[in-house]
Amino acid sequence: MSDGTLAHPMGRPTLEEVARVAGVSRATVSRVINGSPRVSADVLAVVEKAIAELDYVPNRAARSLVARATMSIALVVPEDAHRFFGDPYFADVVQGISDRLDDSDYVLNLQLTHPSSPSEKTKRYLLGGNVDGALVVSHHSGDHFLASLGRSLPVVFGGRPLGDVANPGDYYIDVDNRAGARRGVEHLVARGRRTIATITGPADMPASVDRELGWRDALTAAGLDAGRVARGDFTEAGGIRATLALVDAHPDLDALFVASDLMASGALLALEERGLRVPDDVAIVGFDDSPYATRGKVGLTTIAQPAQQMGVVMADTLLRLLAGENPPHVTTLDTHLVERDSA
Amino acid sequence: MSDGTLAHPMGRPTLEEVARVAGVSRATVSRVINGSPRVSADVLAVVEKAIAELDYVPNRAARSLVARATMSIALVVPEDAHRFFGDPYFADVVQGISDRLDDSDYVLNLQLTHPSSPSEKTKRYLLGGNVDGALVVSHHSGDHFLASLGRSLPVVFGGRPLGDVANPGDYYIDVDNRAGARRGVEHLVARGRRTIATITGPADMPASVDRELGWRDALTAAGLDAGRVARGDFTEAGGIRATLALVDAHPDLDALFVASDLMASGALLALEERGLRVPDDVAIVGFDDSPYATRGKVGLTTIAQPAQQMGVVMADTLLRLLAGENPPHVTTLDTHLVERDSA
DNA sequence: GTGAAAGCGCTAACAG
DNA sequence: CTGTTAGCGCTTTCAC
Repeated sequence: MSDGTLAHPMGRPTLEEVARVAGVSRATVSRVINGSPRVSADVLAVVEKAIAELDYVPNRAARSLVARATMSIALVVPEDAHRFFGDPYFADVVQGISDRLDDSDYVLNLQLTHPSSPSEKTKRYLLGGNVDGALVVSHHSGDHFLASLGRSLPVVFGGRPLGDVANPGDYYIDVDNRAGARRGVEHLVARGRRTIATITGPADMPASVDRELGWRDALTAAGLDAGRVARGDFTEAGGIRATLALVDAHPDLDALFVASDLMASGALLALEERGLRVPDDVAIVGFDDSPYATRGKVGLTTIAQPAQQMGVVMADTLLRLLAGENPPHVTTLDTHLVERDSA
Repeated sequence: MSDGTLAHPMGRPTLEEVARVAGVSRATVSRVINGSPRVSADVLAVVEKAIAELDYVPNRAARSLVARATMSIALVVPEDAHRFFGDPYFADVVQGISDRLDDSDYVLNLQLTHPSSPSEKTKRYLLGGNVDGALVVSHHSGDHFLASLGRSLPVVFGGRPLGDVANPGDYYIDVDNRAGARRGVEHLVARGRRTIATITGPADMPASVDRELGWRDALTAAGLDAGRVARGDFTEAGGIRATLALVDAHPDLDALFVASDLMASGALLALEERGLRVPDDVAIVGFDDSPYATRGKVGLTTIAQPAQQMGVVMADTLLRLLAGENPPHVTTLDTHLVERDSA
């Protein structure tokens, strides 16, 4: 045995030892552990004392075996690690998930997988009864395996799946992107802006589509032209490119609704490059209320989405599912406007 | 039963069923699963066929119970989620860990904990025999619980613990920050720079200390003055502040060695603010080779650290520890210079 | 080479 | 209220 091995000198105490020390049967100890009401006050005290003395912790494996539940849930991230971890939005979502799970007996298994198709190992893991449920967080939604995962396992998705891969029985938590976008554009309109363009995200992401729709809603309602659109890719560089294209094609532009703060941050750079002042010449409203919103010289007015709450609700929904309850299939979270300098 | 419950129609096949289908005993099936050589070729074939037919996957809990191993390891992140996930460096480390673990039978349990002191739940979890080992990734290192965790559980740290909390028996993987910093400054010297200041990270992080030391090494070796130091905090805003202070106090400055790309990115902004050109007036070398290095208008010359490899080696070291081997207590990874425009 | 039997630590009827 | 009795699904001596 190597010196690196750090085995517990006498092994971990078992329920049986607790029972012996407390002078009761194992069943009684089990009842105490599981908070059964069928235990007399004095016996309860004795058992709890024994548990504390021995520093007893129930063995998860043994428990799982008999309970036929693994007490663990998978956090599936079908996304490039850089892309995922680099996004403050996801950071909050994960934090929310973790927070909610902290109040439960479940643990989180991190499954980083390739966006287009999870590895065989991950598939077997997910389908092989190694987790009781799964949480899928990603902007993507084209994957077949994951899309149909909900048929074999309780799954909650973060963000609405795209129309063609969504299954009727799916559970997902979404942000009201359309209403949020609309709210942002309404703010621009209220500020007196009349020539409002938008920079969208990729066309294959529901969030992009919905935000563009919201932009259009507000413009139509205000009787304004909704013809100025540039497609971005949710990156800063993309925001720069799109903004340049937009201002060059439409010199009369007086406002920009940008589908993400990161892209908006690029827009700020591009506008400066062209010598346009924000918000004087061009007002900007972003989306996310990410750290990027306050990173530049001019604070970004933006639509905040409750990323952490998204995580909490995702976890909560899955937990309810696992508890045999009937949570809503779709939960839509509200956004709100955060006013800063850019609009 | 709610409609949300997605139980497998007939339950998951057990080893016993495989045995029945294959017409052998459970012991034999077990041997096949575990790759025992004491199985005849024909029996092996029959059993494998049965396994494939039934799509059998061994039950982890049952296995863990008898093996007295959980086959799972904790990824402890004693860091604010934003701070952690927002750092591309960590993203790579996690990717590396995940990659390495994909080739093993272990799964990763994500444990997000408060930087200063893990929750009771996390402590119990870690100490309660729920994982076979732990990987601790963080810039911080002042926590007592984590620092001593290695005494109760096989643990591998990412980054050298600070002197006063490091235990002799600890295992950790580190980057040769000092040599890397020195290399960066040498590059500046070779480029003809003579008045080279540095922006450091927080004084309580080993990486900061080492990088400052490396900066000093190079300057001393070149016979240059190592008196211009500004303390940063590894944030962009901190980089801006430090740079402003530096250029105002030392107008003769012709180069900056900045302890992180994020801070260097702030330096770029600050220099522009002061009307100083990069690299003409002031050359800059950063550290990390993170996405920030290529985000701005001028590409950042920087010291690349092998973040992903760090993760791989961390996982690998822990795996070896768990296998009863004797991996090195300290592994130091090399850095290399990446030349771009800033120096 | 293969099977029979025992048991890992825990929970869940079933009695009392 | 509490103890007794069976296993959960798997690995592992120990015989054959």
